[in-house]
Order: sequence, then C-alpha cells, then structure tokens
Amino acid sequence: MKTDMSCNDDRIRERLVAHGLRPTRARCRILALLSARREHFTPEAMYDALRAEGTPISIATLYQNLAKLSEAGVIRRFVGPDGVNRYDAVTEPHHHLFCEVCGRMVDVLAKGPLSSVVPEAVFPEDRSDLAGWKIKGRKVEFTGVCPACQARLARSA
Amino acid sequence: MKTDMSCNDDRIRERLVAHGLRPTRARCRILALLSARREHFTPEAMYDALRAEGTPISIATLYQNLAKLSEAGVIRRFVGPDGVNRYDAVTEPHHHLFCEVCGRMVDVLAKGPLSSVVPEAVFPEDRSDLAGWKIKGRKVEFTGVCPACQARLARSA
DNA sequence: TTACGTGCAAACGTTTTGCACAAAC
DNA sequence: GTTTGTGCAAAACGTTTGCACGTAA
Repeated sequence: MKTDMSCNDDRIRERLVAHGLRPTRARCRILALLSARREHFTPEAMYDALRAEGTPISIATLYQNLAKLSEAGVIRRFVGPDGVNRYDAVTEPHHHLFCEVCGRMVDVLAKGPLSSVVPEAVFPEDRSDLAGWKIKGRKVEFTGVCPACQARLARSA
Repeated sequence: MKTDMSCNDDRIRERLVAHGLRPTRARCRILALLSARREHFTPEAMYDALRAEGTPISIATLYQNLAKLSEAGVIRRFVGPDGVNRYDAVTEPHHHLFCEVCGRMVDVLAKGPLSSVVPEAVFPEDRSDLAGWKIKGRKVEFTGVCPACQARLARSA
C-alpha cells in the first residue's frame, strides 16, 4: 500500500538529500529513470518515458528539475553531436558513442590502448596549439552505427 | 569595376561548382567568410559579420545555404559543448578547443603522443562496449580557458 | 507556517517553411 | 525558358518564465 505520493525508493531519496535537494515526486521519478537505464535521455524522451510509466510530469517541471539536478551535480548535462540536450546519472569518467541512424547514445566505458580507437595519426608532433590554454576537460565522442541499426539496414538492403 | 553581383573570387566559385552547387552571391560570401578566418562561426556571428562587411544576406538564406553547403561537404557543421551550431571550411581532420569563459572555439591541429593529452586512465582494458558497432568517426573536444581569458581573470582577481 | 515545487499558459530565441520575385543556367 | 536561389513574413521547435496553487519541512 503506497500512501506517499513522493519518493518510494530510499536510494534515490538519499541521493537527492545528500545533494541538498528536497526529494520531491518529480525529482525522484527523473533520477530513478536516469539511474535505471544506462541511456542518455533527451528531455523529450524523458517526458515520454515518464508518461508511459504512468507518472507524467509537466514539461516545465521537467526542465526546471533537469536544471536543478545538473547544478547540484546529481546528473550531468551534455550536448550530443546532433545538438540535442542529453542527461545521464553517471559520475565516473566515460565517453560517448552516438548512433547516427537511430540517434541512440550509449556509454563507452572503455578500452584498450587509446591508440587502438583514436589513431595517433590525427595527433601530429608538436602541440603548440594548446600552448597557453588551461585545459580543464577532454571528451572523446564516437559516431557510428549501432548493432541494431546495422542489422535493420542489412535486412532492408 | 565589378559588374557581376555574384562570385568575384574564382577559388571560391570553383570550390562550389566542384561540389555541384551554383556559385551564387550568398554562397560565395558565406564560403569566403569561413575560408578567410580560421574561426568556428555560429549562424548569428556569420549574419553579423556579413552585414558588417556590407554584404548582408537574409537569415533564411543563410540557414538554407548552411544546410546546402554542409550536405554538399563544402563546409562542416558541428555542435559546440554549449549546444550552439558552428561551421568551418576546414577539411583536414582536427579537433576543437573550447574556451568556457568567452565561448571562443579554435582548432587543435595537433599534438604529441595522444596520451599526453588524453590520459590512458580513462580508457581501461577491455573494449566490449564498442563490440558490434561500426565506428565511423571520433572527435576529441577540449574544454578550458584561453590565454586571453586567463590574463583577464588574473587582472581582475 | 514558511519555503519551495508544480503545472498551466504565455513568452522566448533559434531554426525552418511557404511563397512571390530574381538570378543562374 | 526552366530550374534554382533569395528574402520576407509566418510558423515551428525546444526551452524558459510568470504566476496561482499544492506539497515538504
């Protein structure tokens, strides 16, 4: 029997409180969604997913909370190669893989010597371009076609 | 004496024709602008720059042509970490450096062993996440503070 | 009870589109 | 002469804001 209209997952609730945010209904739903799947939702996709789950929230509340959660550091905002805003709940450093067919974006948590993924060739000898800059972050973003889309394309070809 | 209202630079004209595009006034101006400076213009910045040069084009024409030129492969569209569309006329592979203070974006044409820029640490052993994907592109994007902004900040501190 | 969160509707800035006229071929 | 590009104004899009009401502490 569920009498509480707000957070029913203590893990989620605690994560919010630990970051100084009230564990409200909307925030719990958003954070639960982002934590459950290792997927990089767009605001639109979140709106649809929450509605499909039977816990719809208004689009204004969604945006307001995405901003709050990002500021507080509970989630992370970034922009995909298609220019669309995306969010994730992951805190470990990782990079992204973007499917140019379906637009899906997943994590690259990995892998091997970097040179096997990013050829040294694109990074020639001297580094004068970086001189004088204070580098604070670096991000590697891969673009390609996901297994599902490859299969679908092969079938229709 | 300039009687031709369209392209007066043969290099630019030829580049357009080689890509199957008519060398119209607007296209020549856009491509000339992007070729002249090694800068990554936003649509807004291009609109202002063209107007300042005395060769204004309508905002609709600008967007229409940025789309055409990108499709044809004459210029390249990408999205900065701030989510703003940017364009460049460079065809060689290179990466980008984004100043989080002033928003300026410049090329990183370079440099040294990749590991000196992107620590191997962020790329652990196994590569299973990439399994099944057809990787078509990779982009390294650096975020930081440019020399000018560092100096300005140091002065006001 | 007081501060804060929510949802609606309206506003916003950016990008796209429909259409008449003009330029390129 | 036919096809394509241009510019205006209007529309569409994703995101933000003002405000009245509801919820958390």
